[in-house]
Formats: sequence, structure tokens, C-alpha cells
Amino acid sequence: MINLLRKTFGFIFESALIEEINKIGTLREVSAGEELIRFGEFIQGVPLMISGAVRVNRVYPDGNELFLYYIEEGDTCSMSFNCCTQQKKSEIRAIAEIDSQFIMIPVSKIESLIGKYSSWRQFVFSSYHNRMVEVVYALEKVAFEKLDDRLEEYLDQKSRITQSDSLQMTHQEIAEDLRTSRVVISRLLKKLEQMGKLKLQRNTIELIR
Amino acid sequence: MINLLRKTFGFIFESALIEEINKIGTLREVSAGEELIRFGEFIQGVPLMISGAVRVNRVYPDGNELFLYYIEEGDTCSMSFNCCTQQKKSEIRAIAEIDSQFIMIPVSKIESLIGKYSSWRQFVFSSYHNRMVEVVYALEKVAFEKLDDRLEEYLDQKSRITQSDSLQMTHQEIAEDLRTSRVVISRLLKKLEQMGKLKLQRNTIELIR
DNA sequence: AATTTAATGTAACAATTGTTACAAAGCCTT
DNA sequence: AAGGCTTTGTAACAATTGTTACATTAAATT
Repeated sequence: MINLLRKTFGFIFESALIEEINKIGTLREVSAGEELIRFGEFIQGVPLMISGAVRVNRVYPDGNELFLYYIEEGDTCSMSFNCCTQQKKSEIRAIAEIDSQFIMIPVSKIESLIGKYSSWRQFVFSSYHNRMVEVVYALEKVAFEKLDDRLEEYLDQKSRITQSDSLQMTHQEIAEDLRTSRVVISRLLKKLEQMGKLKLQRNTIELIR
Repeated sequence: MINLLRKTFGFIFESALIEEINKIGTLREVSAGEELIRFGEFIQGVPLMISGAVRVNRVYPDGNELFLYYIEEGDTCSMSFNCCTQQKKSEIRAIAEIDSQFIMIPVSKIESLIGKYSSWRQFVFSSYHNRMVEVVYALEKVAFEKLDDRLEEYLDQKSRITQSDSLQMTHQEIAEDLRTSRVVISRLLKKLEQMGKLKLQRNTIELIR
């Protein structure tokens, strides 16, 4: 584990911190589709992403969900920080988008890390800030852009995250993420296909570059 | 100044911190409409709100603006934190919504406060989190709600912030904040008036409770 | 008081997005 | 191969939001 830590966090964390994380953290591996953080549960710890990609959704009591941001190699989930320190139940849900590795740091140790290591504080601050920037970006998209542009960006992002131009997903799933109906998505996808930007098959969307 | 500090922050900050802020900070007063933080400038410091309300907008190079959140008594602007520590030019604009008082803490002192006072660290963390929650809330509004509901909420918020049921503003201004056109706002406002929820006059919207 | 300027009202129409309903096609199970 | 389930395609229509154009009203200026 310590080698993974060094590789991903060696440039930001001092070596004493790396060693401490190596002691208190546990390496976990999840495969695509698995839930790292469930809605309504108490958070066990803060995840440090080693590889892969995890999507973080805000969840509402009525079951509604809203995509907030992805976390990838070198990131952490700043929303879960607060849940930790406040001992509150999770208002978010985190799902692995592809097979991923991360190190879980237990809640009980978070406070002391903040006191001890300035590089850890820096990391937490910049993590908060980066997530904020991403949420503002999402807000920007919804506020300024029309659905067809948002769809194109959505597909691009998906392709980047899954590292593939062949997206395995249904129109229904896209519709839920973009908060519209399946029919609307099918219509817009068809338009993009006619423009030569992609090819539609059942359960797959092939992006043409 | 120290009395204002004690009154607003006495419950969160240890007294040594209060005294230090008293030494290094400067009390500033701005009247409604004044700019605290300008787009593109280097940030002079981090504001601690004593009274009043300040709106924070994201600004884009093309001049476009997007409302992010209000900061009020006891709050600080977490977006400006990062600009400070990273020595970057401001990507936001902060405008006093009503007459306001705040204490400006100079950039140069921020780092040492973080090292010295755990209550300050707590404050900064929870501030980041609270602003995040507000931006997520804004995202939620745009993603889920239709324009007429958003307009009603907008008016309610404005009324809460300005502590008045008589809002002095034009339809054009509302349209800019909600990212639509004046005609659309006039139409919806007229509908709300016919529903008996408000009364329209030139330059004022009288909310009926 | 007359004139100018800013703000609001309204109509007519366009574009976008949402909804319902049903057909067609692809995949899986038996 | 037949039947059933899921996914996609498409039409027709409704609702919402956006745009243009111009009239009307209220406030400010002269």
C-alpha cells in the first residue's frame, strides 16, 4: 500500500504523513457500479482515491438524485469530511464509475491529522476548493447551456472518465442524469447521429472522433 | 471593534484568536451596492461579516455573471480563501446587498492563523462546507424547478436578505439574476400579481404575506 | 408643464423541452 | 423458433420559455 500512496500522494504529503496514513488507512478495491458511500448511513471514513473514478451524487429524502462531481486519482470527497467531523448521516451517495482503488482513513483519525500535518490541511482545503469549482461548473452548465450542448458534454465527460469512446448505457440512464425524459434524449441523440458525431446501437453509444 | 468581534464570533473563536484578529484586522463599512471584492483584482484579505449581507457572484471573462451565495453575519467568503493562498486574481465579485460591516483579515496573516488556532481551522472548514451546501442548493433549484417557482423563491430570499417586503428593483435586474429575459419575468410577475401574491409598482414589488 | 428617459404591459410568434402513446427492433429465456 | 422483456424510434401534441416589436405608464429632467 505504501508504494501506491507514495506514487499518488508523494508529491503533496510529507513522508511522516505518508507513513501514518499507511498505518491507519485500509486499501479498498471496488468494481464499477459498487457503492462506496451509501445514503443515510454514517460515514466510516474519508476516501483517498488511488485509481479509477467515483461519481458523487447528492440524494434527497424523496429518492431524487443530483450529480455533483467525480473524484479521481489524488482526490478526496470533501462532502464526506463534514459528515465525519459532524457525525452526521450521509446526504450523498458515491458509486464507482469504473474499477477503482482507494484508501479509507477512519473518522476517528481525521482530527489529529489536521492538527499534525500542514500538508494534510493544505490538501483538505484545496480539495474543498476543487469540489466547489466543480459544482459551480455544473451550475454554470445547467444555468447557461441548452440540453443538446449539455448532452454532448455529458457524453464527453463519460468517455473521459470511462476511458472509452464506446459508452455502455441506455438512453433512460442519460435522461435521469440530465433530469429530462428518455424520449427527449433519444431525439437529441438521433440528431447527433445524423450530424455524424456518434453511432447508436442498443445499449451503446459510439462516439466518433 | 473587539466588542463587535466578541458579539459575532465570541462563541466560535477562543479569546486569544479574537484578540489577534482585533490586532491584525481592519473594520470596514460599506453601503448597499458597494463592491467589496472586484473581479480580476488580487484579493486584499478575507472578510469576516459582522452585519449586513453581501452577494457573491462568479464572473466569467466574457462579463457573464452567476449568483453563487450570500454571506451574512458570522460568515466568511470561502472562495476568496483559495485566491488568497494561491495568490490568484479574483474570479468572483462581492457586492453589498444592504449596508454592511465586516473585518478584513490581510492575506499575509491567514496562514499563521490556520497553524495556530484550531477554532479558526474549524471555522474555515465549516465555512467551506456551508458555501458548498448553498451552491448545491442553487444547482438543485435550477435543475429541478420551473421558472415561476424559482422566481417566487428568489423574491422570498431577497425579502429575507433586505429585511423588507417591499423590494426596490426592476424586472430587468431579476431577469439577469435568473438568466432569462425581462419580458418573461414581467409575464410571470403579472401572473403572481393576479394570484394575489404581490403588488406591482414601478421599481417596487410589494410582497403580500 | 413639456419633454425625455426608463420601466412595464402585452401580443404574436418561435424554439425548446416535456408528455403520451404506440410501433419496431434487439436480446434473452424457454 | 416462439414468446416475453427491454430498449429505441417516432409521431403528435402540450407546456414552458425565449424573442421581437411596439404601446403605455411613471418618474426624472429641463
